[in-house]
Amino acid sequence: MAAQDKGPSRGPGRGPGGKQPTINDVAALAGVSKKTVSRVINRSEFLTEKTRATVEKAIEQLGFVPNPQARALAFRRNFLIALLHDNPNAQTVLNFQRGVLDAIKDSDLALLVRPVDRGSDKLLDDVRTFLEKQRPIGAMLLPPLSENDDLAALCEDLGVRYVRIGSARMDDAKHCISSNDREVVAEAVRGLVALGHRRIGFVRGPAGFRSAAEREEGFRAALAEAGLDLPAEFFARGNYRYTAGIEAGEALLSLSTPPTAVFCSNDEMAAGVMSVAHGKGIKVPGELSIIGFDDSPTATHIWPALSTVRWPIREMAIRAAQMLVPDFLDPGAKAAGDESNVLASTFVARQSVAPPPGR
Amino acid sequence: MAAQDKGPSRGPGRGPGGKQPTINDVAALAGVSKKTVSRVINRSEFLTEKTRATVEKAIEQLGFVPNPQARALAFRRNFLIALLHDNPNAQTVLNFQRGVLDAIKDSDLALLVRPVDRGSDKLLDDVRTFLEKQRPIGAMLLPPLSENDDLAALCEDLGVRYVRIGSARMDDAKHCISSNDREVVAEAVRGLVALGHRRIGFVRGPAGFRSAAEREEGFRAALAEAGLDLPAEFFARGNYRYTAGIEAGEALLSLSTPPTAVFCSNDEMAAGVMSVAHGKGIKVPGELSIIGFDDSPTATHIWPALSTVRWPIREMAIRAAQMLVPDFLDPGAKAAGDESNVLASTFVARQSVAPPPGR
DNA sequence: TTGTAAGCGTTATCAC
DNA sequence: GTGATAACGCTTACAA
Repeated sequence: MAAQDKGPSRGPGRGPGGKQPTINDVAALAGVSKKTVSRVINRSEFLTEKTRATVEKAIEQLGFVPNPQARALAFRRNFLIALLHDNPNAQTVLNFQRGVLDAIKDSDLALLVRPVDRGSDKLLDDVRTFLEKQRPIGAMLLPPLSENDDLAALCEDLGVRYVRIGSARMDDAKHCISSNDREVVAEAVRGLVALGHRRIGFVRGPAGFRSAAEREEGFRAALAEAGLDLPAEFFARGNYRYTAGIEAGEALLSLSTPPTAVFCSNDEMAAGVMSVAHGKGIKVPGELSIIGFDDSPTATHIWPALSTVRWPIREMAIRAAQMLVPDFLDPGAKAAGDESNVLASTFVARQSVAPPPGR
Repeated sequence: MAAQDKGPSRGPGRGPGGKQPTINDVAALAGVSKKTVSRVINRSEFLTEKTRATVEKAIEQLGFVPNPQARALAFRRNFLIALLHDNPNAQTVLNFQRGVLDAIKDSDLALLVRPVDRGSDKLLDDVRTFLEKQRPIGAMLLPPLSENDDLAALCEDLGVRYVRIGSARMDDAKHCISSNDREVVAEAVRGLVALGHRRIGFVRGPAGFRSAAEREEGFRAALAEAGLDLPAEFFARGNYRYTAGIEAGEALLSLSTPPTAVFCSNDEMAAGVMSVAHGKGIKVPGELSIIGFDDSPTATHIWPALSTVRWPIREMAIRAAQMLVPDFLDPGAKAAGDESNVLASTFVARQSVAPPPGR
């Protein structure tokens, strides 16, 4: 077996000595200068079809792949996309990663992940250092990190392109991908009203979160439409955690006239409310309807399966990549560039919603 | 000219012209050669305390940070750690990312994430291309990807250090971090037996997964210890998905004499079994005890909360980083280097386990 | 122990 | 259109 040699020496196109061929090898073989090869690599317009073809043939023949480290040094820019997040929800982050990877898989880009601590007072310094060191082509900001304007300004300042992902538009269109949380929540609540629910509880997200505000506004808008005026006790504050759902559920379901339905600002809290209902022997959905938001794995794993709202995460990730680095992606991908940057979330009906008792 | 600058021109230690200071600036200021500065950066042993101090002062004064791109080119190696995974479980992947980041946060390393498709026949080529291009310092392989010996061989071949994370040792100690799945499962089942359970069902993981095999062996070992001999119908095959749990639950709970407890090889399947129980009006844990594995978010979100097994993911991640790149981490971190590379999983008792009916 | 010269593999400048 | 030549910022020989 020829496999005796050490290191990567197989596969087509290793240059002499078992090393990767360099731009020099290509230039020599094609009988042109390295700059010309460079032009071919970088798709310069000023090239004869003939030379381009010659060079491309040599590249092909040698199996030449430009060295990203050298390019990074010369370009003063790394062929990376940075994903900055504050771990909002594991599934969301991972789905997003997948989407981005799908979008860039045929390019030379790679994905650099950076979890940060939103609360830290060194946040900006951390991110600055990170971006200055890694010099990515662009950065993606996931919610709720994306709501931080200073972070966006920092990217701008450092010359790093960026896209913010969120529940509503919060920047120039070219820097923002958002969903229509408000509208889809209103739609879900309208459904509840149509089923006959009149006493509907709401579990808010944490203060200061754009997503929380948007969802609440959607909820209130639907109530107003229906001419419903609910007591303040029907509005519970949460922090997107399961335990907050437990607390909210305890409060809501201990009321003398409890709600017949509860809209929760995310699935985790909805799971908490559902647990409380089970504990109290309240039938879901017969006696209590519950709706969540996120369509997390939890939504399908709990019983009964939770009706919820699905963010088009992967689509958002793909669009974000297209917006961020169109020139690095396939022409096909680029073509999608002029679509809207507001992507629609959808209501997912499952088993946790039914008409109120007595209807 | 200084006013004209675009981009980062503030902060301490920008060199002349608003640019980042380079090794040359440091050398000039310290009155030494760039090589000496380089030695300081790379912690060479052959240096006078005095020169080192001088250089370090200059570095400090200038706020000099070595350019990673240039280092990568010269070193022929990028200061990155690659995380290769096949999306086993979002929470697991993310927790692992966090652990790695924690371990490397004070170093110059960054984390490159690469989800791959385990089933693809281009897997090896994909990974090879990825590693050849990115040239990371090292790679981490998450299960079940870590079970692929070819992948490990590829890393070896490419001179990329690697660590495999898994349910049992599957390589040299220096390349492997594992948990003790078999033992902890046996322990959990012993607990069931101690409570009085005699008819215990088992939901397997998918064929070909090391984790699935380990867990099953632990289960069988505990049965043997207790002198229990269960019918074949008590063993259901699953694929780690919720729907497989549903199917297994349907099968197990429709038996003429159904089990009084079920051990599921992961939480998702346990959630499926639990849903079936709820649907059939079987009380959990009163009439049926259920145990899962993973301690995923689902385990706490379902009702009743699931007793399960917790992998020490973050610890594994940290250990993996320490094993992979000790020379890049703090001396403190290095010190931990000679500990065991088998980390203990723990059984987490929650509300889904109780004595069987009639005890 | 420290310095000099020659890369590492690419792109930018500016002639031709 | 194309090609010398000098960056890019750092490291590895090899001297001194």
